[in-house]
Amino acid sequence: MEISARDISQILSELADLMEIKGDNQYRISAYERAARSLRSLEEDFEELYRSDRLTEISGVGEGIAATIKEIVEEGSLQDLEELKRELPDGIIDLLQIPGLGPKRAHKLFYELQIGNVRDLKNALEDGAIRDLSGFGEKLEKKIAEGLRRYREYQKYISIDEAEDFYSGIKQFLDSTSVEIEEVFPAGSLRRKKELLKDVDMVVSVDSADQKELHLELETWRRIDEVERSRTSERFNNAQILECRLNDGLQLDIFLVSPADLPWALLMFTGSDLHLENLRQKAKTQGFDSDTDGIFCCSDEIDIKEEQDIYRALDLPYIIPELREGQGETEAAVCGELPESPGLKDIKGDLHVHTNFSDGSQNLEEMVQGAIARGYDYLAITDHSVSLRIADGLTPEELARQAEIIEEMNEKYEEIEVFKGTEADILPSGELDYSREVLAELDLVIASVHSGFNQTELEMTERIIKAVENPLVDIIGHPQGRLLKSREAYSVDMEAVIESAASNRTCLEINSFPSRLDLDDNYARLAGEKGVKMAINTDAHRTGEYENMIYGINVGRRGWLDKNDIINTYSLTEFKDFVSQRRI
DNA sequence: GCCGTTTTCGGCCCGACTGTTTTCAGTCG
Repeated sequence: MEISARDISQILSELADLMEIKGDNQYRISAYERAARSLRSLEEDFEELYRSDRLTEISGVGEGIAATIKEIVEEGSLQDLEELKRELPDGIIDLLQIPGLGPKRAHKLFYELQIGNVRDLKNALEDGAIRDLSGFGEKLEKKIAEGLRRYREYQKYISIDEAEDFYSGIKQFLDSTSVEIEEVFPAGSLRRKKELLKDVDMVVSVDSADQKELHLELETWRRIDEVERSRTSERFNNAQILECRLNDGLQLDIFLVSPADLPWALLMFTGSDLHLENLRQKAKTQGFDSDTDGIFCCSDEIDIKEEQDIYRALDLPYIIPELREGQGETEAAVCGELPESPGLKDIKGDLHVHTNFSDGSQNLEEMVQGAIARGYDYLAITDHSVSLRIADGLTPEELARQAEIIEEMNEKYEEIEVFKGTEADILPSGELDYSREVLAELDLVIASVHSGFNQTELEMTERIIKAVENPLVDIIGHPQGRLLKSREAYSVDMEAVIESAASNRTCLEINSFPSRLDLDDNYARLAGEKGVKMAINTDAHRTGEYENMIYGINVGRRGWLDKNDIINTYSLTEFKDFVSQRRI
């Protein structure tokens, strides 16, 4: 089947958004949104459900939406959506991305001021047209202007997960061409695993005789708008660098290099500039001739077959791409003080997981089975707490009922230990929303901020530190509270929080959700230096999201963390010892 | 439009916050 559950989910979301702006029935709209959410997080095989005519088994999908889905699959389009698109301008959905603007205000902006996209909005703001609209005022105008500014800034970047999806797509395309390609590698900030990227770089090792053909093939790929520029690199025997613009505006640079030049090209194209400069300096002190384009001129006596050999020639241990930011890694390598960076295989359990007791989409047993399938030795079930109504947070009674099921799981599955936990809300006062008695029954307590984001820095810092100091709190969840490309971190003095976490032996989370990555790499590094222990968790709401663990690992690696800084690399016994000791 | 009935209608995640109002609509999480 050409179309996936995800594609259909996107179409339904778009339909719902346009219906909202148009001003359709609110409940009809939420029905489409609900169905879109279900499809996005579908764990069953969509094609199988479709073929066996069991679409209505998907939660939120009734006869009506099942017919809608069939229309999308069979016709490749949707009549209702096409009609809305004729009526409303292309860019209007983008307005909903701007903080302060929802469907009602977008409706008003369009029908009263003919604002149909972000550019129109910018002009209207400059003309001062918005403040005069009924229901709008000066403060709102200011808020929208600020939201617009941030929106435009966010648009310049793509997130690491989007970049990796894109990369695997183009890799698949390259494999499908008739050109004989030796190897394909990510490069640049994608290889260094930065959380946000301005462009995607890659290195393709291909015989120089085939480079022209590959260039032509690439121009046929559906996602490439055009190959804007092609230049050659003298340093690499006239290898080609293709600068492409994609149809969604993303910039893609592809370095076509002959197999013999691969190690050098990979090093150079991975960067960062600062790291390469440090390597150049190091080469100089060893008496190598410097090379304006490369790192140094290597004599023929040194046999360079892979990237590692280059570092060896410089008398350095291999430096992983995640550390190549020119932040002291070369000096640390010289002294043998590089961290023992964690890898996916070091993770022994996930300590932040939701189930359908709160806002997860799978039941507790399915989440346990998913963790077993990943080979984990332990898992903490940490659903939302009572005050988070929107996520259906658990009452103490529900928490007790969940504890019984967890005990059943521990009886049933001997390959894993399941911990009773919670992700409790840190209320604006710094108190948690469960009593001490309730919390004391649990094996693991995560405390997170989910409301009252607008406190001052001082208030927010005191609030979080109060939770850090609470002896029943083991981990502070997503401590900075940012959502990449959509919400800034709340204003909080993270250095003070880290200091407090160190002295109270409270752990901080590295939340692996690609839109969070919170702590970020810089604060993770600081926390590590201060002796704070961290947990790399997925915050999974379904088993598929266990896969996100790698994004948190990336943060840990970029943050110079050592395996031992991360508590969920511990064995089951070590982990249990750690938790019981820190609570003393 | 979905869903679960007190089963073919009536409610739908729900409360806080903000700004524009002058009593509440809209947004957000």
